[in-house]
Amino acid sequence: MGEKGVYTYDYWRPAVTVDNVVFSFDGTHLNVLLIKRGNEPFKDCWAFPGGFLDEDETLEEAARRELKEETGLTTKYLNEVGAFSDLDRDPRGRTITVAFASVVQPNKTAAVAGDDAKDARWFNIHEMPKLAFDHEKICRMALWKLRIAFINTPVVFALLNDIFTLPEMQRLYTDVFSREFDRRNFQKKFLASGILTPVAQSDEEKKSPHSPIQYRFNEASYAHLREKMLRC
Amino acid sequence: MGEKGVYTYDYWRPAVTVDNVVFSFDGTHLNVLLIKRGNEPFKDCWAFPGGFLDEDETLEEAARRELKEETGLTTKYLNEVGAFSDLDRDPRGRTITVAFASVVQPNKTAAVAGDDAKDARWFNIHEMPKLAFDHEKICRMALWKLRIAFINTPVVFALLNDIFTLPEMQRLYTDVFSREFDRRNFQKKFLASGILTPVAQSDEEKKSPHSPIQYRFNEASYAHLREKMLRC
DNA sequence: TTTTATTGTGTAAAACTTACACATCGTAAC
DNA sequence: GTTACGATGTGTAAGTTTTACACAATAAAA
Repeated sequence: MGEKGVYTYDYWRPAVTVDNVVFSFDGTHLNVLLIKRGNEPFKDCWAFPGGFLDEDETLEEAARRELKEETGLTTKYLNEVGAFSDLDRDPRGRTITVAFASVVQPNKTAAVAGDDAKDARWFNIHEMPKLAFDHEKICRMALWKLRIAFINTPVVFALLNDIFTLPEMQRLYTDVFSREFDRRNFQKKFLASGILTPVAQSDEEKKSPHSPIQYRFNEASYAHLREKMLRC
Repeated sequence: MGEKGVYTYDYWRPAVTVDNVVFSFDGTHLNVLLIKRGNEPFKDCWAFPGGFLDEDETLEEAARRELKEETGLTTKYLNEVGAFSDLDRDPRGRTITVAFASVVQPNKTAAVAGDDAKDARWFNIHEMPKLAFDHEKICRMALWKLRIAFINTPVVFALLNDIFTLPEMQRLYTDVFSREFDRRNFQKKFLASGILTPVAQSDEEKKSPHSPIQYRFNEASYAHLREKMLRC
């Protein structure tokens, strides 16, 4: 594999790659993982981790493999963002890419740093450097789809730690939607939905009645709520 | 082009195709355009019109070209459904496809019949024959995305004629969402939104005060409404 | 010690959604 | 010709959801 001119076809074929837009939340801001490219084209530019599709894997499998190889991360949430095929998106030649968005929990983002020689960093979604290829276009689309997912799925809980507070959750929403939410209405809405279960805290843990209450995502309640929605 | 072994690459590449899921509305039901395949694999099976990506076009351009070539149709609405890459989806070898959904107005569906030798037919979305490749999977995803589009965009008016009645529109909604809507609430909702403009009808045209009123989509009002939504 | 920021909680109005009834007219059945 | 049915237009009341907004308690900062 990889020798010159091994693969011959009757008709033209594009090269096909996958790219990963990995989101995480540091307690304050929504971040995206970028790697500094070690090779041309766009050497030393920041880009999404990704690579070429192999013969024995689906696009989604390729995305997971590349993510693991380049960052050491695994994820439960992986969703297609779209296919990108502008003629000049890759100076090496005609390449189309299928982008995937994934999310990792805050306490699982550590692996990235100690991985390999490549420079990898988390960037605030609103303070991104210039990106390689058409990755800025991909980034916009990925954020757009993340918002849709926030509205229609419980993806928010895949971005939070298993145990979290409502103020944390609200900060995440604020960064994802780039707008403020009324704190009281935000809390009321989620508490009324019943999908949050308070975590029992010992008396020492709860320093005061006004320190944030810790919650856990109640999957069963969410499934129940979802059922009710579909029936209607 | 097309000679044996003309295209040689250092690395493996998949074949890349595009497929079109074309929706239209006949006044009663939501239909999808299928063509009967003339060649193997899946000879004589029904499938979505589509074909291979060419070197000088984006995926979207390829979708429009194939649609025109195979059915004579053009469309304003073309949206990506997704990329499909199961290993065994094409018995000829590894092929990935990017599916697009498009819609055409009722009075523009005639072109299909008189086009070329290939058999092409509109099928009710809920009475589809067995499809070639993984096109059933694509079909499900396309309908799902059409529903999302109905909720978030004015795509419904691209499926209706320029002039339409509310009962017509409601039948379309019923077929798209596979559920009944309360006629009174349905009408109230759209009339209150202000995006429908009644079409002036001469006295002869309006046979009675209880024949359906004809409307036209008010793009300006819709744009205005959309602005208001975004601001909030 | 005082100030500021953060958190928890509750209430009233507005907007939207849902459920439901009746009158008119054309068409088909009788 | 008459009657029954189905399709259309319109309106009202209840329920639900969303929005707007105020105050008390505590920890951290000044």
